[in-house]
Amino acid sequence: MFVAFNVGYEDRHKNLIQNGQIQVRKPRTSSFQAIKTDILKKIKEGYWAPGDTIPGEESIATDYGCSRVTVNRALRELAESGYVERRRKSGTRVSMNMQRAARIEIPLVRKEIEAKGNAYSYLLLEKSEEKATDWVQVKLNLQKAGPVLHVRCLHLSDGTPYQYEDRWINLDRVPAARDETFSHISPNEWLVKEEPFSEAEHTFSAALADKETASLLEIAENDPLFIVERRTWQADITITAVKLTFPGTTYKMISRG
Amino acid sequence: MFVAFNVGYEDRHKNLIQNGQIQVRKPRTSSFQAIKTDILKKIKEGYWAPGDTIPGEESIATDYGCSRVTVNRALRELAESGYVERRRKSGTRVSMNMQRAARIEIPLVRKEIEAKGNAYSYLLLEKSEEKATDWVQVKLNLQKAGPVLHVRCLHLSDGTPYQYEDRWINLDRVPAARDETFSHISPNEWLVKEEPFSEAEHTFSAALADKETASLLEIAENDPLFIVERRTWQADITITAVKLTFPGTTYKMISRG
DNA sequence: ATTGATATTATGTATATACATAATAGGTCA
DNA sequence: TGACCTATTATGTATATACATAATATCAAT
Repeated sequence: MFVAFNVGYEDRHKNLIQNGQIQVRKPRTSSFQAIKTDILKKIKEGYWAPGDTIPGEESIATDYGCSRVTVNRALRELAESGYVERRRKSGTRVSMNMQRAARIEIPLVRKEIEAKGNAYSYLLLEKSEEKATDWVQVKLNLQKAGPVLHVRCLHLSDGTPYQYEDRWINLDRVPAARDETFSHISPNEWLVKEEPFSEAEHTFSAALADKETASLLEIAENDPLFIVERRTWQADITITAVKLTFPGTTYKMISRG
Repeated sequence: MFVAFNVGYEDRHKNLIQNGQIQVRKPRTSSFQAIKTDILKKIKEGYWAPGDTIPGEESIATDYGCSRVTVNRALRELAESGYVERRRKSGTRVSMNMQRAARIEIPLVRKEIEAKGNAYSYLLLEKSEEKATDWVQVKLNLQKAGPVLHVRCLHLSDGTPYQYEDRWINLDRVPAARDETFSHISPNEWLVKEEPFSEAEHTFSAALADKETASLLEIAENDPLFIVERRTWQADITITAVKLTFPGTTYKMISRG
């Protein structure tokens, strides 16, 4: 059997023949990646300082012996990550204000507890349909006082209270919630299945436990609480608003990068 | 003067002649964007449910009358945002676990306060060079007990304590910190200028104010506190570790999206 | 000098083409 | 049956080319 091949002109993407053997090129990290990390390294080492304009795409392309499109992708992705800012005609410059940003993953409580190897259990405290009060109406950003579902429940880790969930659901938007008992699935988990691709706004804060919350979480009155509030909507219509309360000395949210 | 133009063959990117007038094509949202939003819409509306495999690039390209490369970019970006997962040979499928993720921007305290229209002021409480104790050594992830700088200071908004900053700096890594008095610039701000492109890990938690912290922040003992801890490094060498303490009833971190 | 038209420039996007690579499917042989 | 090889396939990347667009620079007319 014969093998067809090309020799005699430079092509970085073709196999090479050396000493009569076919030498397959090692899989390189693709050039746009290489360029990206090179440039990022130069920025991090201070070779280009914040505010500096870095060379144009054409010029970098010549340096690396690649096409402008490849450099474009490298720089575009660096811009998306916030390291550089790009403007037509003026060029690419290193960001002045590298904003500190933390990406926090907020898992399902159940998974969070199970990930620690603990047993998850769930307790429904209240489920009642109400007409939205002014306060709830504002919370849910409703135009008029429509029907809402108020659900309160407790998530336990190895039998110890871990999170108290206090939620309002917009029944005009999610009428199916009426028929769900929430006795075996938490409203959080149910809604994640029902409306998987909604937008959300999170607020993090600290507070003191009042008498009721303290007894629910089995902590002392005035113990610290870590609170996450979330409003969830889709296509500008609010679906649900929830307040997740953790015993503060226990709970920590960690983000890396 | 004459105008040269091409007519008679289809080219979406060229101007068209109609009724003797030159009709300039409206600037369209570029196709990869259009495709991206179209697909995202279908996902959000549930046309494709989580777990579903969506059509291949080739097929979508045919539908839109564009090239596969364009579709590739649209899908690649959707994958980066976490909406879909892609695997060679098997194709592209809608994500099963749309993880809730919050991106929190952590501004400089000064800018945060000034953004509210309040007056920012700064008070240095302590600056001392120490040999790292075991505890600090662990905090800073140091191999051996090198020299560290301990800086404590207070950030005020309109004269009211807003944030208490308690920081250790690795002097082996940032020796210049020795010569900075930190009497007019906070260590936070100074380090942002010195080491703009470092990596960081954040921890958020709640706690109760002890006597000392309470008096510094001018709140009552056992009032709630919101605490952000940050470790910062570059090229695997820790630069600094800091604990930022806010009066908990006041401070909220909001993230949207 | 100010205004307005025009040229220039760097980035932004689209496409055809070619090759690379990971994962699967199918087939052969022991 | 299982180990191994090969073909197939969908995505991944690189390039030359062409056109689009935003922002700046330049220059002429008033």
